[in-house]
Amino acid sequence: MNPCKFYKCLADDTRLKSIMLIQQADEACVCDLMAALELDQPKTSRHLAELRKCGILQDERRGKWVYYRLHPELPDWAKTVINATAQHNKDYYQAALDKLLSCKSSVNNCC
Amino acid sequence: MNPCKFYKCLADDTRLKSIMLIQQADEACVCDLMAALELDQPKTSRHLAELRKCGILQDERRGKWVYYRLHPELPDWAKTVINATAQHNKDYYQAALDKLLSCKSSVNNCC
DNA sequence: TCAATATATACGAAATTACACATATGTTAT
DNA sequence: ATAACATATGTGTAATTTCGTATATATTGA
Repeated sequence: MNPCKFYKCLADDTRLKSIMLIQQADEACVCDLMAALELDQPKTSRHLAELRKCGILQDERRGKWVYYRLHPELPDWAKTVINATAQHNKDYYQAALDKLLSCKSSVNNCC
Repeated sequence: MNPCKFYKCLADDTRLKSIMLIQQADEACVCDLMAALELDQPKTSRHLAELRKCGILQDERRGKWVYYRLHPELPDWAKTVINATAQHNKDYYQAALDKLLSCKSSVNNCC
């Protein structure tokens, strides 16, 4: 994991917030993130694909849905960076996280 | 310090390596960094100015030279991020750091 | 098989960022 | 005041990134 490439991945609001939400929620599907971040589908999917291709996220299809989580083989320093960012910048993503969690806990399972 | 803006600053080889070198060497002047990174003067200066303007670096003129160091009021999480990156990615900047340190310890004071 | 839903990607346009080159500013010593 | 050196910045151009729209792929259930 080249550090400059890693930071290029974090250097975008959509991607950084997606990472923050996934780190806090453990996992999220594309439609959850679309709703939480109020983004259209291609934009959400494209940014998640970029994070997957560079090794930050791992995807797993379950039925119609694709769930993303932090890649388990992410180097420790990168996990440390993501953790520190999430712990000390809640203002940056709290509103979106609230939406995400209420969506996940609602009666209708997903989306 | 908005985390996305912070990561935009780190998302460039010149800037990220400059930060790594300054973190390791405590401080460095523009000409030290030019030599260590083998960059031309305007490019080096412009990237350092960007890091100064966003609050990551602090500059201090001493005679003809301008020395840069990590900004003392950088939030702790940002310092943690920079530390973790530097500690676990020595390959990324070690060659440049060797040049920087040999330059700083040479008889001719600077540049 | 077909319709509905979720996700991914192709492609050209728009926006942003990085760069090279020239020049300006600030400092020191003569 | 002038020359020499270190650093900063203005400007147009090139490269990169992001985006919107349309379309493709994958899964499920009727």
